[in-house]
Amino acid sequence: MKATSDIDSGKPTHAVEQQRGSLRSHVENTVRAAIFDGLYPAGQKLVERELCDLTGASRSILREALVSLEVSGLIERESNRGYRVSLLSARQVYEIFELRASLETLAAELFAERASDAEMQQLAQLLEDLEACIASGDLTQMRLVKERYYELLFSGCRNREIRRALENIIDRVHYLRGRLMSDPDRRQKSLEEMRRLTAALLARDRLQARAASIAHLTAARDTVLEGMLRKDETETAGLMQ
Amino acid sequence: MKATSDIDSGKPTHAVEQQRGSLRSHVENTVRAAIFDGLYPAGQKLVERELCDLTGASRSILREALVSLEVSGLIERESNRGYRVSLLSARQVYEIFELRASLETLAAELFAERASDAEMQQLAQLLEDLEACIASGDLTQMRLVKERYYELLFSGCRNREIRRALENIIDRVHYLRGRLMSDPDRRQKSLEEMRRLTAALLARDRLQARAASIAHLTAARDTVLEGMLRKDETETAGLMQ
DNA sequence: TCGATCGAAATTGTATGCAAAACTACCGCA
DNA sequence: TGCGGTAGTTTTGCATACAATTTCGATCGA
Repeated sequence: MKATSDIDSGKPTHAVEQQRGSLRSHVENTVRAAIFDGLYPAGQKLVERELCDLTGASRSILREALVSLEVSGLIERESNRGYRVSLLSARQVYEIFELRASLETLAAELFAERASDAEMQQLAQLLEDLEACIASGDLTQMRLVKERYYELLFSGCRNREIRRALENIIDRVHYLRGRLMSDPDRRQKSLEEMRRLTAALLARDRLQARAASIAHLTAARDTVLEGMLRKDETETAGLMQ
Repeated sequence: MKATSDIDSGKPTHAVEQQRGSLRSHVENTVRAAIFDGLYPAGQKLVERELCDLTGASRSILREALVSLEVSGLIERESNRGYRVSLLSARQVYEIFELRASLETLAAELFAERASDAEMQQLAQLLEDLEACIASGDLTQMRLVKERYYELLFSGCRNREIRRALENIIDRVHYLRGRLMSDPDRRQKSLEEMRRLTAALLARDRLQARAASIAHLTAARDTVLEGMLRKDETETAGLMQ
């Protein structure tokens, strides 16, 4: 069941495991979680001392963690003015999805060619699990299964660099997903797309897998962008630039 | 001529500009340069105090810079044991090229569709410059022009995230290029491949551009891997794992 | 000679301190 | 009222100091 244990190259996906790189990764995860939970919305200034209180760490450690988050693009730094949560314009979201599509599609193509039969079987199982989650409406579980599905994809494609590269944008992807992907109607369509992707992967059909992956991410992108535009209209001013 | 000025999202490509993010990016660049220059070969332990002397910075700043280099994969950290320059196995190099091919090819495809006529013209000019460099044998200049060529590609594709993602592996790519791409015979072939790529881009032919980009990077990959194997044979032991 | 053990030196991990820059609020003045 | 300047506070940038861990070497015993 623990198919993900060997691809753990660095920071944990979310706030799993308090202690690993000991303090720094803990601090990093805490700050990341705070941003995801909406404690610090996009554009918000991040005061170091405040984050020290939040995480319990001293400023040296905190600042190292912030550097890491900065590289992944979740926060931005301005000279002598500290950090703030990155603002994501619709344009940037579009670009992120374009990149993500390229990387995930590559992973899918490679998975189709390189995954072991056991991994294929696991993939099929995870799709079943996903169907069950959506049928029962357990969103938390669904999210978890989905994450496992992608973990499997990234380990089965036999290229750790892809996952590493995605790691650097995955924060912002998750951020978006958490805030905007609550569309109920979207879930059914998404499931259908993942069925097609899975079928192509199981058949080891690289071209079909490519097509299915692109279709899936294009649809996801459009949903997110649509959500952003709706939100922009709703809100008084455009905090989003 | 300064086509790159607006895509500058973070650390400078190399050791350009001493002062920007003020100290940290300077320290980061100095350490990076030291690694590129072979002062710290692959696998070498990085002692913090030593790097402080090298860069003139204090440990706090240095450590922040190291975090940044760690995220980009150039160095690795082991708990309570500090940093060392990452070892690159042939397998990892293969994976890096696979990823790089995907990203650069995406950039090329998008460039073909989105670049302005002015950018097309600049691209043609840079190819000419490159031909001149190779004809005259000025390798330093050649490298610079090549970098400009890719900068243009990344800005013309209208997707900054691609460049950002590449930034995180580009260090290791440059590292490889510096150490192994000195094959004289390779330069001619490389030029020929870039001619084809440029022609496809100028024609705004996305499919051809894709094909040319993939061909270029596949050839580069094979050259590098070949070089690595030769080196492995030559050297007594395999420092490369 | 080899291995184990112990202790000092070196190195990393973490916390704190100081100086400079940026922000805030208040005041005087046109 | 509105504007500019200025003092004080906050916050960041950078450096140093202390604690914990690892590394290395010497000593001792089999």
